[in-house]
Amino acid sequence: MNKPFETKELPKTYEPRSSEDRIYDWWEEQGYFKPRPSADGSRKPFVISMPPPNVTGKLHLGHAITGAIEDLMIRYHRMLGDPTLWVPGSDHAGIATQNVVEKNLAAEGLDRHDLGRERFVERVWEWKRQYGDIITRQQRRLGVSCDWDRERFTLDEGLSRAVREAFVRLYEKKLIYRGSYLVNWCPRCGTAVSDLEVIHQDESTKLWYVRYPLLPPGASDAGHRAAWGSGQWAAGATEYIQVATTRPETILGDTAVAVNPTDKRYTALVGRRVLLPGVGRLIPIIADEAVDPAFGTGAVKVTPAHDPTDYEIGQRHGLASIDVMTDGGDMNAQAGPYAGQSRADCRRNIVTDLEREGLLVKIVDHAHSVGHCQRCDAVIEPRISTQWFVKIAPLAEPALQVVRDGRIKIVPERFTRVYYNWMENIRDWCISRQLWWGHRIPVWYCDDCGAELASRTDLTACTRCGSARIHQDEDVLDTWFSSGLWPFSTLGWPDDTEDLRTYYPTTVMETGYDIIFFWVARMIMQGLEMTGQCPFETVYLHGLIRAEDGQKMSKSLGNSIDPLEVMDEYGTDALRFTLLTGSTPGNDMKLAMSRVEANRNFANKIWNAARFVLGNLEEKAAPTGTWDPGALSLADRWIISRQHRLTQDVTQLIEDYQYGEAGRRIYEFLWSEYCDWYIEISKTKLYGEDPAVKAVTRQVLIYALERTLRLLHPYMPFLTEELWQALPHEGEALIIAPWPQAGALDEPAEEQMGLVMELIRAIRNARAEYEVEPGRRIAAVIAAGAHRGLLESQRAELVALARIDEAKLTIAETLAAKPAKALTLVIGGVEVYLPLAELVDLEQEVARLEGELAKTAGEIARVRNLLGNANFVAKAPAQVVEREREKLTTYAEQEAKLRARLESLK
RNA sequence: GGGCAAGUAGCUCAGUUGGUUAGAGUGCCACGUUGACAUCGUGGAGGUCGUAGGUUCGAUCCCUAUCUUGCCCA
Repeated sequence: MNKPFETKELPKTYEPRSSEDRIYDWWEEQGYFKPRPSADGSRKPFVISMPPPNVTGKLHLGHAITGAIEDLMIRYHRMLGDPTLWVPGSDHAGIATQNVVEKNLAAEGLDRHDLGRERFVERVWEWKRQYGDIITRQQRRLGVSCDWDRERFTLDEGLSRAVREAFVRLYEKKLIYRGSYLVNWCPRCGTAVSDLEVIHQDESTKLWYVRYPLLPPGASDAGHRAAWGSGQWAAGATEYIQVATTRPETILGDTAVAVNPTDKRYTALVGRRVLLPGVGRLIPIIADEAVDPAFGTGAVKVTPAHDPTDYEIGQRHGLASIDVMTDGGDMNAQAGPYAGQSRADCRRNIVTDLEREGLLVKIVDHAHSVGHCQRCDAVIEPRISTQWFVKIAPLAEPALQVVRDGRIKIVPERFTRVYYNWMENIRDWCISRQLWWGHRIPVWYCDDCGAELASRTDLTACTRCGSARIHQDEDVLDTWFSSGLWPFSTLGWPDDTEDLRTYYPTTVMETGYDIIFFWVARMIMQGLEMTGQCPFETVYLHGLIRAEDGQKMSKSLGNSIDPLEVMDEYGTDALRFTLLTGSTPGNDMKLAMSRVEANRNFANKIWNAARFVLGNLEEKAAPTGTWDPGALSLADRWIISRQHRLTQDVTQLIEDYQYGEAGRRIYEFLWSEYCDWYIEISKTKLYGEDPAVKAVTRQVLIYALERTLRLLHPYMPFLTEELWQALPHEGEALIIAPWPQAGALDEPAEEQMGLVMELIRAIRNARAEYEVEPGRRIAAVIAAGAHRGLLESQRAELVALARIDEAKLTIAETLAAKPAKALTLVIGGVEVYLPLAELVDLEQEVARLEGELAKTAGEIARVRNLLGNANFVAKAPAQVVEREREKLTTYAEQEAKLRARLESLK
């Protein structure tokens, strides 16, 4: 394929839409996204596994910032010459995807049970085939330079094999077990979820104070009682124990009342039995340290089947666990009179009945934390259930170790402690889900001998007794179980593939800090366990993008920004640059559209700078990038040195993960230094007559621009490639051009140019202040002192940029006679007189100069004070003291000149 | 209850070993069709760097306390 870059003149403004797709397709077809071995084979590969977006997904700003940062890293390393691999893919997202398809079914009046498991799963695959690549297509718009030929999906055959391998290995090491424990149950999704998938929200609810009748001492049973709800159920009771609860419906599952052993109020009651309202069960009063005497009445009901703390109390005291609910969150047969009611109805009804029976003491307002399902927001019910778990402690320990000893580095560093804190308090991981979409648990049960068999391959007969009457576990695995294998499963593990040998371990794991536990921690644990190696060297965590008002973006709030629309309006590069420069690592960012617009303007500015350069090139002679150093002007030397300094700084900043700061430096350089100063100065030469000067100016223009485009490429890949192709260049594509090496700095040139710029700014300022018509060329008389030679060499620049009348520009070392009716500017040791006779009001000028003098005197006082402080001189670094001394000299000189001028005017 | 982050110009944010007169974008004001760009140029106004202490020759930066906001964990 030929290069899709046309040689015709560039349009007046940058049009992202006409470049982006064309360039992206070309890059991809040329194979630039694939890893290239370094020339001498010595460079270590740079590898990133892209966080796989959900197949249900549409591109949002989270993907955009992920793509932008990772693409920056990848492009930078590609230009450094590292073999660079970025592996993309997507995630089957168990619950989320199943929910979407179920919703579709519901629209047809069906649920998944109507179809049956096989047909339902086929239906999800169908849906996946139809919509599953929307997001990866959208990701291309971002310009992500990943290797699409290595794209993976977590349910691919290979990755499914990886999941089975991982499961069976853990099972065989007894690190995966099945059992009946208290789990987080989502009644809406009909599945258990892990601790991480529960979102706790503080809610204001009620605290119900209820009294349970005590069985008289010595009584052996509850005796005959009136029906529950008759108002006579508690008749005859004389003693009670009062408890407080936030969930009255769980009373039905109580198997004890507990008090703190140190609580004197209840000491006498411990060991007695109470009659449980509603179901009439006799339950003991027990003492347990977990009870907070200060909460409620100091006595708590214990429901081991529906509360984590109660579960533990139950374990300690051998209490029964009575589950009173169904999978759908309704009350089951254990709930006695409330069987069949919903949780909410039951709560209402039991409260009414308690009141009727005289057992409801009071209701008070109460704020407490309620768990909600991450996926569907339903209230999570803690519930006893038989599930599969990963025994996590043996995996967490090595995962802590590799971060502690620096084998994995987390950026920004503060997240290291967050990681430790979580890992140190980690609990076993519930990995089974009562879903149909996902990796089915590779365990078979024999109906004859009762064997439980974990297997890498599908079983058709029991490996113990040979019976064909076996069935596979119905559940699927937590999606994050497969995501945890991502860095190596995508490279072919468990097979010993070429890719795995070459590109594993990967280099950087870049993702949002919100999934540090869900994903990053689990990749580290599983990576170490399965491969014996850290899956990556560095974890880089970026912040979350928020709406402009600081709120989380969400569809329901209607404040989400669609990155595709932003790219349509402002261009991909503008969005990327905004995301990359808008915040500091790990911090959240509010996306301000004004900044996207500003960066669109930046793109256009560069576009036009390049148009200027192109328009001034000779038709044939492509600049060689070399010149006779003696032929360089001050401005040439200055911009070259500034470019080299920029290269040095940007490279260092990128190495330090300071992408935002690096990007801002490039912005500053291009706009303020290259465009505002160097291009403007170059015009004085390009429009002149000296062919040698013109030639060298072109060389420098192109040199500085081309090298800076290379620095900018990881930030704004499309614009830079388009311009680079249009400019004279070596090589076939910017995307694979070498990263610039910083050349020599020229500090004298930077200092001298600094003075010239300061002079020009001062003159412009004076012109504006005195409302000199912008077009008018004015006279200037300069007493330059030691800088005479320098300023004499910069006549043309001064004339052009300060709009001075060349014929009326005098530059001398000292002036015998100073202009009378003139503005006086004193910049360090240089005096500038602007004889604007008709504009200068003597009194006003004296006042202005006195103001200047006062400012200067203030500075002098400050510096003198500083230098007069023996402590400062003794303790501050010599360089700092020296700088202050120089300042004093300059200010003193300035003060003297201002005084002299004032004297002469009075 | 424990922890983290943020609080800097009207707004959105930089400011990484403590050392120029604390910066940018945007918004605002004035002027401007100079042969790359009005998606532009020139100039300007605008901040006691949340508050109170402390360390230091010197603090936006380090320490302590405190207030406000957001987030994470329990």
